[in-house]
This record gives sequence, C-alpha cells and structure tokens, in this order.
Amino acid sequence: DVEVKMGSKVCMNASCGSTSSVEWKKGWPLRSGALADLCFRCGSAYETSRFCETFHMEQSGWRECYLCNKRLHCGCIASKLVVEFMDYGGVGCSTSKRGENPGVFSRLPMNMQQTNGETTSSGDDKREEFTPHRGFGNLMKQDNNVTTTGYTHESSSSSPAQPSLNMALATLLYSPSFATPVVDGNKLMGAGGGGVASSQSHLFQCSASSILQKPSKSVLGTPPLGLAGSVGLLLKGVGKAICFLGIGLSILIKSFSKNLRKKTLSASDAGRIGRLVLPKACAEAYFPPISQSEGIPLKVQDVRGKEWTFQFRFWPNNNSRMYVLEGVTPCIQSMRLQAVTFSRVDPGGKLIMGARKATYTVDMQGCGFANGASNEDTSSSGVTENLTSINAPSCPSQMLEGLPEHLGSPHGGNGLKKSEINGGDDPSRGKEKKRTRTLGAKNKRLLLHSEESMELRVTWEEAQELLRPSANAKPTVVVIEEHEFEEFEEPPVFGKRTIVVTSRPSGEQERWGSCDDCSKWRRLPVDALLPAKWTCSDNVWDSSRCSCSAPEESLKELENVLRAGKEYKKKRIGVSQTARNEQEPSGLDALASAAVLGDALDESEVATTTRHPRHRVGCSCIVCIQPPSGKGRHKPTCGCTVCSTLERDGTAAVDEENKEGVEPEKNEGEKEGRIDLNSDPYNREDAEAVAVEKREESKKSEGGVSWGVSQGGGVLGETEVGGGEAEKTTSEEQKVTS
DNA sequence: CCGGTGCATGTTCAG
DNA sequence: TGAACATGCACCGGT
Repeated sequence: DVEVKMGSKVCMNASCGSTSSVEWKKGWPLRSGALADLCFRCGSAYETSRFCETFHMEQSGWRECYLCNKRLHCGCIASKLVVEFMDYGGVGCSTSKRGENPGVFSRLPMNMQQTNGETTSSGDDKREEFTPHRGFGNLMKQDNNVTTTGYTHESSSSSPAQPSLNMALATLLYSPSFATPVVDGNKLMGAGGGGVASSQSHLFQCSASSILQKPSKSVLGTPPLGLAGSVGLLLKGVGKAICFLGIGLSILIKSFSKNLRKKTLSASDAGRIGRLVLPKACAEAYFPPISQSEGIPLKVQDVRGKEWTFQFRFWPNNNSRMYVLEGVTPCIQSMRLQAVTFSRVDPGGKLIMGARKATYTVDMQGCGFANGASNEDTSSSGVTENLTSINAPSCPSQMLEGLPEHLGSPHGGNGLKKSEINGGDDPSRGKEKKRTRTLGAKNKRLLLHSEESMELRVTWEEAQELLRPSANAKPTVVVIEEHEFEEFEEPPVFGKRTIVVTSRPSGEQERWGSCDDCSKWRRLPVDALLPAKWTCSDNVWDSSRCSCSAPEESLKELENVLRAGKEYKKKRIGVSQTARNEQEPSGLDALASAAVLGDALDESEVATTTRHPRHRVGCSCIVCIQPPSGKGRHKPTCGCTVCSTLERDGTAAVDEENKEGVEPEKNEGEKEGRIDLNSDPYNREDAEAVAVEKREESKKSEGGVSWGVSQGGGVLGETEVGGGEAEKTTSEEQKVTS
C-alpha cells in the first residue's frame, strides 16, 4: 500500500498538503473507492492511530472512549469509521467495539480497524472530498442492523439512493437539548448521551453525489467557499452550508466541494410562517434522513458561530415528500439585520447590492452614522418594524448578536449624525425589542421620511459609489451561475467620492477629490482610495497641497467636465424628474424598500394585495410585497415594481444585468418615482451632474461639505462587497472624458 | 379571534 | 406526464 512516488501527489491531509514524500501511503477511503493519498508522515500517523493527536489536537470534538478511555476524535472523516456511538451514551473506539461489530471494521481498509485514525477536519472544505464513497456507505449500512440504536434508516425512501448523513458527524447537529429526537418513534440516544445521539451506522453516504454527478443549472461550480464571510449557515460537521445571502432572497445550499445550490426564498419561505421549503434533492442530499414526518431538530451554525435550531421535517406530498425547515424565521430575519450583500458582477463590474429593507436601513444607520454604535440601534426610526410584520424572532438575542461587529469602524466618525437619525438615543437591545413590537409600518415610513432622516436620502447611485471594500479585504471569488462574485469577509466602507478625469492628450487619467473642510479639489493618484472623511491634511500625495491653506490647482479641465455633465443631467432629467424627486421618497428608505421588498413606496400596489387576508391593507411585510407564485404569479415580463425590484436584487438580477444589458437611463425614465435597480449605480452622467451641483453649492456656501451626505463613513453590517477592484470600477464609472 | 399546523391544490418544469 | 414546489386553506388549540 505504499507508493514510492514523489512529486506527483498531494497529501490529502488538508493540514499537510505536502507534494513530496519519500513514501506515499494510503489513508481513508474516498468516494471514488480509492484511498486517500497521504505523505509518509501523515500516513504513518494515520496508521498508528495518531492522526488526531498529530493534526487535530486543538480541535473540538474529542471524546473519550467509554470502554478504553482512549481519546477519540469524533468529528472527522476518519474517526467516524472507527468511533462507535453507544446506545447508552458516549462513544467507543473501534478497538473496543470491534468485536461487537466485526461486520464494520473487518471491512475497513488497511489498518483502519485498529486505528483511531483521524483525518483532516481542519479544512471543512475538504471534508466532502474525503467522504467515503457510496459503496462504503452501503457497506456501513449493514452495520445498521448490528449496532442499531433505534435509528432505522428509512426503507421507503423516495430516492433509491437516498443519502444519509454520517451520523457520527451529524452528532454535532444535535444539541444536548435535543437528546431525544424522535425518529421512528425511537430515541436516538438515551438520556445522558451528552448530545451524542446517533448511530454510526448512517454514514455520510456521499449522498450528494447524485447531485454532483448530475449537475443542473442550479448546481453550480464554485470553489471551496468556506462561506467567505457570507451570511451562511453551516451544518456543523457535515461540511455543508446553507448560505443565506442578501442577494435577492436566496438561500445557497452548498457543500464545500464543488456544488452549490441556490434557492430563492419565496414569500412563503420568508414569510411569517417560518417554514422554508427545501428542494427535495438538497434535503435528501444534505440533511439527515428522516422517516417521520415530524422530522428532527437540526442544529445549524452560521458563519459567526451562532447556532440555530431548525426543525427539519417533511410533509407527505402526493406520493412524494416536501421537505421543510421550520423555525427559520428568526434566522432569516437575523440575516436581514446583518446581511446586506454586495457583490460584484462580472462582466461590468457592477456592484449588486442585495438588501432587505430592515437590513439595509439598520445597517446604514448603524454604521456610517453610528459613531460606533451598534446597528441594532434601530432607534426611533423603527426600522425593525418590518420584522414584526412577519414574525417576532423567537430569539431576539440571536438576532442582535449576529449584528455587525464593524460598527466602530474608524470610518464611521463622519457623515450623518446619529443623533439626527435616532434622536441621539442609544437604546439597548431591550429597547429595540420593545420598539420592534410597537412600531408599525406607517410609523417607520413616516419616520424615515421625516426631516430628521433627510440626510439619509442617498440615491441608489450615490450609495453604490460610496461603497468600497475595506482596505484589507481580500475577496473570495465565488461563481454563481457563471458569474463571478467577489465575496469579502470585511464589510464595505463608505468611501469618499472622487472623480477620475481623462483630460490629458495622452489619455492619462487623473483622480480628483475634494477636501471635506475647504472643498478644494486636490489631485490624487488615479488609484487613490479616500476614506469617507478626507481633508487636505490627508493629502499625502502632494506635500505642497496638504493643507487647506494651499491654493487649489487649476481646475479648468475638471470644471469643464463637470459643467458639461451638469448640462447633460439637466437635459435628461427635466423638470418632471425634479418634481418627482420632491414628492417621492428617495434615498435609503427607498433604496432599502426597493432593494428587496419591492417598491413599498408604491403604496397602492402594496395596499391592494389580497394574497394574505390576515395582512392588513398597506402591509409591507415580505410576504405581501412579493409577487405571488402559482396562480397569481406575475409573468416573467411583468414590469411591476415588485417583480422588477426582486429581479434586480437577486442573483436573477445578476443574470439579467449581464444578459440584457439594461440601459439604466431608459429604465430610470420608465419608472418614475422609484429607485430603479436597473439603473446603473455608477451612472456617470448622474454622478457628474450631481458633482457639478454639489460643487457649485459647495462653492456658494463657502466651505460647505462638497458631497453632501456622501461622506457617510463606516461600514455596512455583515456585508460582502465586491471590492477588490472597487476602486477600479469606481474610477471607470466616474470617468469623465473630456 | 388569532395563529400555528398539516395537508391539498395549482403551477411550473423537466424528462 | 409526473415530480417538485409555492402557497392556499381547513382545522385545531390557545388566548
């Protein structure tokens, strides 16, 4: 079993990854039926039961063998083959149990019968790769009858190869509080099982393989994600993730290998009922097998380590099943609070901002304007009201705990005044909870439209232009439906808007930024990235103009450009546009409303809903503002605000934007009074026209803030922003050619 | 009366 | 045509 090849293999121990070894050894069984390649060192450790001790010492999941007291690692791929979950609680190692289960261990390859070998768990993204192949799972099934703990694999599976999760790994799915999940009416474990409540017999059968092998349009290639900071949920120990992304109302169910499934949340999913219908294939591939309709509780961990418990169950449906996750509302809502997802779409580099109303508003308030305050400080604006309209979270603390940690960003000191938004209050979570219960939709909207919040009125375009990846953010490229997204661990920051001018005959570009104090324009490196608050003193690129007292450079070229832009803007927008802007809400409220929830600004559309009789007229909850599916479904070509908004917001929007090449100006013109998500957030004419206006206003006021509200520094909450090239894009979009 | 639960039904889509 | 899915809705229990 030892190969003496060098250089042609990679040690499949993710903690090692060595490509050279004097000897290559075989490790755990792979899905393909082959055995993992291990370098000599890892292979030796594996063979001698020292794998865990060698590589996983610091990881959780260690247990003690009930029989021999040997320390066992029960969370990794190798150990699951050699760890037995005792009916009466605790675990036993293979050595101790072997005699009881010869059917299992006698079939294990190599020394696995004797090893307590452990393999990688350091990289969850590798886990599935190391998953035993289906045949092995079947083999292990035989053991089911031997060491049954009462968990009987469903024989009437709707799928002949119904996958089952490795219950060894799945033990982590069950919290101690669910020590007695009902499956077939039998307890998985007796009391005192310490949460170890399963039979080893249900090996992770690589059930997803059917999906993997049969890619569909919804099974997409993606690099190992590790969730990449997205708002995700990890099925602990299973190497699967459910990723709630703010992009649209989508749920990405992805494994850590190469498959990814997206499920756009329907109104039902995100509605007050709190039930999320799972695609059957996903449910059977990624979730534990269930035989009873009442299902089992699933512990799911989000990327912040927060655990959620959902009830995974099914309903009989025709002759099949409909799998649902119950109790997802708090989680989804929590994600809403913290998850505004910004992703860059290629080609085009457009930032797609997926946001939900509550989320966005909260984030916006809580970040750039919060002076470090938590963004759960929804304050008097009642931004969490919308949650109430759906479902009060069962675990508000979770909602709150999941909020962004970046609120004290150094970028956050400028811009809108928190006190102007929330009255200077810094309510506790309890307060927020209280408000959540008491404020209604109308209150919220009224408040957001109030004068206090006027400074929040940033247009969609403006908001997009201000978003930048945080300085140290390194994107993880995720491919979703053939479009690459850059996911960032760090939330975006609000940067200062600058202008790139291509004014020289050589075509060389220049970037200009204005001082927040004196409004003088300063020439910057073309790749400069200004913080939200930037003054002459921060001008490290030009020592002669690093003070507000220094004269401004000749702006002839720039001003010509800006003037031209302004004229163009005036032509295009016209008087009606202005009037519209005066009447219609704009800015964050509109943006937030339109982003996901549909254009709630169009009250008439919302008010006429009859889809949810229990919802009152004007209800703007997520259920009511989404176009119905089924009978009342809107046509694909439906141009109503709800449909268009949802399309724009979701990954569907990504497709649309790329496929259709929507002309922003046209759409903007067509949808008066709305934040048009079709519009190009970097509409350069708009940007420049605005720039001219702002510039002139600034000049008039002698020292006013150049860009009005544009300095909102800080960050959005749990946010991803396409940003590795944000500056590039920004420069492109704001480029002005003379 | 209201909200939760479980199932039925209509629609869409893939084979 | 059947499977999958979204959601409508009847029923039931709690308030």
